[in-house]
Amino acid sequence: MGPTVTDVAKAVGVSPSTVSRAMSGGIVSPATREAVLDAAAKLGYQPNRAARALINGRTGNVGLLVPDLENPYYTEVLKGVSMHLRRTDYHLLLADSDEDTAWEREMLHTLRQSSDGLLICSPRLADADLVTLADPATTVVLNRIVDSLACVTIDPVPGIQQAVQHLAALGHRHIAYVAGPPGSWSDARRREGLAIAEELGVKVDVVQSATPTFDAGTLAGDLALATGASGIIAFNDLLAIGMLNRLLSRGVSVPADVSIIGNDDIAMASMCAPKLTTISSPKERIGQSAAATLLRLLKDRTGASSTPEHILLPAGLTVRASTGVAPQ
Amino acid sequence: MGPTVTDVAKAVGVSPSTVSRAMSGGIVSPATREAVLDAAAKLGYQPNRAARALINGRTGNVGLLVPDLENPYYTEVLKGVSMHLRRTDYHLLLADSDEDTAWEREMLHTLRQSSDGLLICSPRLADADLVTLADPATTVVLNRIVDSLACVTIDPVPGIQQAVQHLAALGHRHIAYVAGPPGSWSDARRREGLAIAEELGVKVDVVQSATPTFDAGTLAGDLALATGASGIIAFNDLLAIGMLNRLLSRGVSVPADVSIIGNDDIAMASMCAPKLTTISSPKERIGQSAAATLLRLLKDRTGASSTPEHILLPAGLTVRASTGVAPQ
DNA sequence: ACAGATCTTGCAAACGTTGCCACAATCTTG
DNA sequence: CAAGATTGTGGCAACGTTTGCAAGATCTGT
Repeated sequence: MGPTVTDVAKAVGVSPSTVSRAMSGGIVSPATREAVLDAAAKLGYQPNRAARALINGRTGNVGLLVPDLENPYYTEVLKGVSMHLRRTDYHLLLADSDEDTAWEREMLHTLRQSSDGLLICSPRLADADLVTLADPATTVVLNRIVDSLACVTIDPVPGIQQAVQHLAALGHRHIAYVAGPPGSWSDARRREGLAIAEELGVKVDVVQSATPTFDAGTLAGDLALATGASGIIAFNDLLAIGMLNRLLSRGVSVPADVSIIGNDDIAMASMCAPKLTTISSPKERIGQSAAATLLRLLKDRTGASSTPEHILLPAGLTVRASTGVAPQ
Repeated sequence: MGPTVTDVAKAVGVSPSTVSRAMSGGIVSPATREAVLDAAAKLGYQPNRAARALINGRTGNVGLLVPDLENPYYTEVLKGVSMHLRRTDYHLLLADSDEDTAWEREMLHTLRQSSDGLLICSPRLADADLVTLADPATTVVLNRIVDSLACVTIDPVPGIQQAVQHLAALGHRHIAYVAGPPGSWSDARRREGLAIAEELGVKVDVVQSATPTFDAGTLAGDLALATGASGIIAFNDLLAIGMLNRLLSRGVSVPADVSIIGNDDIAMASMCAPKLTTISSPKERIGQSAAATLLRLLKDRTGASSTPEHILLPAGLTVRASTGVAPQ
C-alpha cells in the first residue's frame, strides 16, 4: 500500500533501523531525526500497525465493551472514552454485547487479542467471570468494583441515600424501588443504600423490571403504582421516564400524586415533562478517567504489581420537578 | 501470547500451512480439517490478526467515523452498524471527530490503514475532500450522496415537503426554518425541499444556528420567534427540543401559539412535552444497511467496477403534539 | 496394471516492523 | 595523549501468518 520504512530509509540515505528509531523516539542524532521526519512527512509515511503489532505485541488499540449502545448512559461514557483517546494515537475498538453475557464472554476473549487494553462496562457478568477473563495489567472495569481489577465507578450508595432522605423529608412514608436487571452490580449496591429507609421509618417495596429501558417503564409504572407507594426510585432514568409517561397517561399526576426519582441524569432527564429529579453521575468523566487509567496502566507495564487502583467519582441528587410533598 | 499455528500443527501432526488452510477454508481433506478444528478449539487457538493483516492486507476491522457521539442520531446509526457487524467477524473501529473537519480528514487517512473498509458519517466535509480521501472500493458514505461513492441515506426532500404541507394545512402562512451547520449536505437538501412553500403561499424565513444541539436551541428559539413565524421547522430534534424548552420558559405555548417540527425522530422526541412532531428517519436501518453494503463491497473486491450503489431509505412525517392550527 | 489427472500436503518465501548485537566515531578524563 | 565511556548507526533475525510451487499420494479409465 503506502510507503514503507525502507522507502523512507532510501530517501534519507540511512538504514531502516534508523528510520524506525527516529519515528518511535529511540536514540538518534537530532540531525538524522529531523531528516527522517521530513522525508516521512513528504512521502506520507505511516508505520504499518500490523507489522508493529506483530513484533512487539502492541496493537495500538483500546477495546471498549458496553452492554447496550441504545442506552444513552453508555453512549455518554463512550463519548468520554473517545474524547480522551483522541489526543493519543490509540484507536478505539468498540463492541456492544446487546446485554448478552455469553457473547460478552466470547467477545472479551476475542478483543484481548486485538487490543492492548480493555475497558469493560459489564454490569451483569459475575465477578468471577471478570477475574478469569480479564488481565489485571491491561484492564479497567467501569461502573462497578471488582477487587482484583482497576476500576472507575461512582459509589451508588450515597446517591440512593440522598434520594430516600429527600423523599422522607417531603413526607413520603412508603416508597417503591424499581430494580434493574438481576445480577447487576450497581443494582445490588443501590439496594444496600435503601437500608437507610428503615432508620427513617419509611417502608420500601422492591419491584422487579427485566430490562432497564423506556418501554419496560410502562409495565414497571403499573407495578410500582400497585404497591401503593407515593414515591418511586427507579434503577435508571430510562425506566423512570417510561414510568412517568405511563403514570401521566393513566391520569396520575407527577409529582402531586406520586414522586419519581431516576438515576444517572442522562440528557433526556432535563427534557421530559416534568423534568426528572435524579441521581446524577458524571458519565463522561467516568469514560475519560477510565481511559486515562488504562493508558497509565499500559505505559507503566509494571506487571501485576501493587494493588489495583479504584477510582470513585462523586454522585449526588439533582432535584428537578418530578418530586414533591407527599399527598395528604 | 496464545498458541500459534505451529502449536496446533504439532498437536495434530501436520504442517503449519495445512492448519492455516483448514482454518480459513482452503483445500484440505475433511478428516484433517476436523482434526485441526478440534485441536484449535481444544488449545483455544485464535489466528493472530496482525500477522494475517501483514501478509494479506486485511485487518478484519471496519472503521466508522461520526461527527459527534453526543448526538443521539449518530449513536442510533452506530447501534445499527454494531448490530450488523456482530454476526460477522469484523471488529468495529470507532472515531468521533467532534465536528472538527480538519481532524476528520486526518483520521480518515489514519483509519484507512487500520481497517478494510470505512463507513463515513460526515455531513460537513466537502464532496471533493471525500472523493480524494476515500477509496470507492472500500467506502460507504452515510446520510448524504456523493456521486462516485457508495451511499446509504434518506432523501431529505419529501420529509421537509410533508412538513411544510402539514403546517400549511393547519393554516400557517409564515414559517421559519432553523438551519443546521453551514456546509451540511442534508441541510442543503432540506432547503431545496422548502421551495414547495412558495407554491403553497407560505412565507419562509431561514434562521441560522451554529451547531445542531440542545443548547443552541435556546438561542435559535429566540431568533425564530423574532421572525414572527407561527410554525418552525428545525434542522434536527435536538435543536427543536431546545427551542421547545426555551419557548415554554418564555411563556409561549406550543402548539397553541407556535408549532414546532423536528427532524430525525430520536428517542427523546417522544419523551419531551409536548411530544414532538418530527420527520422520522430509520437511523438504525441506515447503519445496518451501510454495514451490509460495505461488507458486500469488500467481499466482491471487483476493483472500482460498476457505478457505486446509492441506497435511499424512506422517511416521513410523524405527527405528535407539537403542531396545531395556526393562531387566530 | 499403467499413464495421466486429481487431490492433499509440506517447504520456503514474504509481509513491514522492531530490537539485539556489534562496530565506528566522538567525547571524557587522568 | 591514551584509554575508557558514550553516542550513533547498520546488519540481521524474528514476530505468526498466508500462499505459490512442487512433490507425493490416491484415484480414474482403459
